[in-house]
Amino acid sequence: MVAIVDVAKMAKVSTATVSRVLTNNKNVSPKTRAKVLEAVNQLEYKPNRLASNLRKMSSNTVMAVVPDITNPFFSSILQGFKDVALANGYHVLLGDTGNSLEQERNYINLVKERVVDGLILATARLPKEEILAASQEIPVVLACEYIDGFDIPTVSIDNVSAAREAVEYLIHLGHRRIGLITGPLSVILSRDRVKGYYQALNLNEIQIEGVLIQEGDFTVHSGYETMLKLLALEDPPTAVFATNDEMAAGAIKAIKQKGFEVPKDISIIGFDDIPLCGLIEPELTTISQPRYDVGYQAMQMLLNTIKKEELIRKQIVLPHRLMHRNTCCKYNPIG
Amino acid sequence: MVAIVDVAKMAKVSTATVSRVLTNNKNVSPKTRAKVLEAVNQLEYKPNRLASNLRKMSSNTVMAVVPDITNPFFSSILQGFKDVALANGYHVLLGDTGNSLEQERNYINLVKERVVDGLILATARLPKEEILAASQEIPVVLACEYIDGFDIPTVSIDNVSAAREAVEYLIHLGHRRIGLITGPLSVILSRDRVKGYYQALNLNEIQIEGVLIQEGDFTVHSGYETMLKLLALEDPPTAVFATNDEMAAGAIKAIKQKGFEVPKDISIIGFDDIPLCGLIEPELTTISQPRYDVGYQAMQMLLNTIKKEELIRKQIVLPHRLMHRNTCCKYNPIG
DNA sequence: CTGAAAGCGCTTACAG
DNA sequence: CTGAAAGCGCTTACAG
Repeated sequence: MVAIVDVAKMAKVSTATVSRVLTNNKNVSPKTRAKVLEAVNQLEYKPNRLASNLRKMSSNTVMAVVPDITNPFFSSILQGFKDVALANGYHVLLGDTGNSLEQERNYINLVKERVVDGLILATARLPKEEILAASQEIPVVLACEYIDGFDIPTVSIDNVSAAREAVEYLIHLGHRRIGLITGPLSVILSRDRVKGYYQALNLNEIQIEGVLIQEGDFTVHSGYETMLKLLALEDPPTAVFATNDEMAAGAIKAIKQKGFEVPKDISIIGFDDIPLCGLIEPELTTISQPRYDVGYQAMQMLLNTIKKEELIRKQIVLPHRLMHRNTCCKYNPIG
Repeated sequence: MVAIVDVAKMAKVSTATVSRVLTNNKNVSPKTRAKVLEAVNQLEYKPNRLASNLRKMSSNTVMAVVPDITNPFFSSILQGFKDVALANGYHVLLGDTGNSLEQERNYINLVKERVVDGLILATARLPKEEILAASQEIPVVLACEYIDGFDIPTVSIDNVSAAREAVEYLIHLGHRRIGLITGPLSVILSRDRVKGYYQALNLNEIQIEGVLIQEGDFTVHSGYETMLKLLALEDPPTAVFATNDEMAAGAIKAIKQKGFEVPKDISIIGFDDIPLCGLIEPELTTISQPRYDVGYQAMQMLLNTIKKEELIRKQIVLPHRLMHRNTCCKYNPIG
């Protein structure tokens, strides 16, 4: 292994000077710089990051914690993370928690060992206190999630409004019995979407019925199962809002299997706008959320915080959009 | 920041002893160990990985290079990587190349800076020489891909046989005009699947027709576009083998849009068996490949190589399986 | 079983 | 603009 001393010797300068050239420190004469670069090329010298990391007390690495990278929603966010990190010379460690609290905790604890300079949480199910504690040790940014009452930088959409919009759309189509298939209520973003559902019904003076509200876990299968339950009701809903696209796809499967048609018999609206939406039949009407941008801006914020730059805004809310496709239609009382 | 010297002082031992306790070195008396552990707890000491990395000349990190994590096929492989790495105390750096050769090269060059201890390539489009060069500096394992004529450890399925099987299945259903929608021919695994297609036709004495072979790029859209081309032929195929599921989904979309039915008019078979297969209509018949296992075993191999353990087998071929669903049926000459 | 000491390969205040 | 020197916080041969 060729080290910085070898370069220094060959170029007949000190290691300090070699280091200055390589870190683009301005205080080097063009002549010396050329000599050093020549030696670097000759020896094919690559600085040892392990050493510079220790010296700078920084790993040049951030960790992205997601609940499941197999989920296209999160893999897009990750891509946003990655592009920004790469452009800034940072690496990203993959922190897939597999929806496990324990693993989430393990990842967060890495901050104490200095294996990462910062943390992006696209899942934050641990108690507030633990996350807050981490954020006091190193920069933390939340993506999609947020924590009530704390000042941790956050990038997300307005889940309450987005959900309300989805449900009001169904109401405007004439539906009054509207089912809700929600994600795990342990996740704040699920609770927000339920809130939006409540708001829409209240605004339109529709009675809220507990039996129309089913909790899934964001998987296709849970959408399928909960939809079967809704269909088994004496008076089933004529429209259903599923708080992510996978559950919506599962719901559609259940509806078809029971011999009903979407949207003729039951309208469905999803959430996220993953690529799947355009591939199932009928194509899924949904709320589109700027996944990649959420990741992109969250990483931007994190790197700014790491570089100790003042953040202009600590909370960023990105726009969502209703994507009209083919799973919603007017309520038809004849049915 | 509390460092190892603080612990040493409190426990009234040397830093060497503290280090021995924390690295589970056997040569410490139970009494000393207890004293040290007590101090560690008291001070909430966490070792600084940056320092131990430098000392051990190891980052405890491996890099996983994939062409696109947004692709469910690769995100599953990544999950296999991650589970094994985590279980062995390693971290995994995300290396998404976005299908770019340049980015692939950038990631591979990280080995020279010691930011990672090993490399798993789930995409290897660079010239053999560059990959071989990397593998001479640190452990490299190929997942899915392989490199002809070199002895780099590899985990994959037998793509030639799998493709041959897919096409022979269509032939046994009576099809003789069989289209092929292949992935980029710059990728060895695409070429292997084409080889399997050739073998199946040759074995059954069916003439190979260039016009039935279309090159896509593994995206839904390319499947859609190439299928339109096949449909525009004077004598279109009665069955099509798409070398991944996304392209198959795109092909089905094109077929339906042109007013034909799958499988009545045209049979389709895909490759990979991603979750999408069960969600489109009709459900996609495909070749299932053990994605997670490929990742799992590849990481196992990599870590063994890093630990300098002798590998029993350097090339692992995992089984594939034909998944019967609803997109293939008997050739119907009247149809 | 334990400690004193060297050293991993950088970077950065400090002095000139 | 450049160099000598210290030091980041560990781990590990070496000696006892």
